[in-house]
Amino acid sequence: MKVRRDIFQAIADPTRRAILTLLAFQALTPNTIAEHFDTTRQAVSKHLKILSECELVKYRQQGREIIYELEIDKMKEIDLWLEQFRKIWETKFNQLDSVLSTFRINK
Amino acid sequence: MKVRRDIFQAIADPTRRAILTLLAFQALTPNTIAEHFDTTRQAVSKHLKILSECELVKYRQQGREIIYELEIDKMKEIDLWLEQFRKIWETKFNQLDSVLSTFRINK
DNA sequence: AACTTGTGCAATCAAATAATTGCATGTATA
DNA sequence: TATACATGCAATTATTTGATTGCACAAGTT
Repeated sequence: MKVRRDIFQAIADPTRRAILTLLAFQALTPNTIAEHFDTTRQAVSKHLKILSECELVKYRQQGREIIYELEIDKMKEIDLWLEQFRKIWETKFNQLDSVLSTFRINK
Repeated sequence: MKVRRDIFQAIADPTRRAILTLLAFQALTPNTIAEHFDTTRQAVSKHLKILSECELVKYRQQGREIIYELEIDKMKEIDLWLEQFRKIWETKFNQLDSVLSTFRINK
């Protein structure tokens, strides 16, 4: 839990990915989140810390509770990284597509 | 380098992400890949092993060289995971869109 | 056959990670 | 004000990770 603080590093952990999925449905408190996992509240708290350091989640105090919610914009950065590969698979798909249509023509 | 062998874990490492980007342009041998990094050939070799265990790359022997190439299909799994969040940010965008058009109507 | 080249694998080590336990703090409620 | 609840932070520990060094081996070259 030191210097990395990188989105890709953040989503590498399956628990953190599950937390993000949970928060995609609704904003929740650390305690409620922890109930969904077979681990201690403190462990979840650490995951939340990492996620908020990466700005994948944000939180607001509400009385004595803290509500965590997804910060969807940061997710787009992963999408952005994928873009370079998406180009390739779309090209491949188009190539396959033209092969298929040629096939049809020859039939 | 044990049991995990998970795509998200694989792309967590910056060197591995860079290798994937390199391979997006062309298939390369381990030695050529290593030249691009400030690290030993063996370290790169380990990264390649992890990447191929995850099926993010594949390789073929060519004489005494081994050619590694991107296995683009596996990348789509990351895209698939992002799907659940993409839905959200597209909704938000649409909401913004309707706010903007209302604004225009009222002007 | 001897040598060079390209590569993987094993052992080792430092650093990072994830989880636990215990403690501290702030906010409500009796 | 005393108590209970929600949460974060620190210290500790086991596991995992990433890198290095050295060795083995197979495929070409001389």
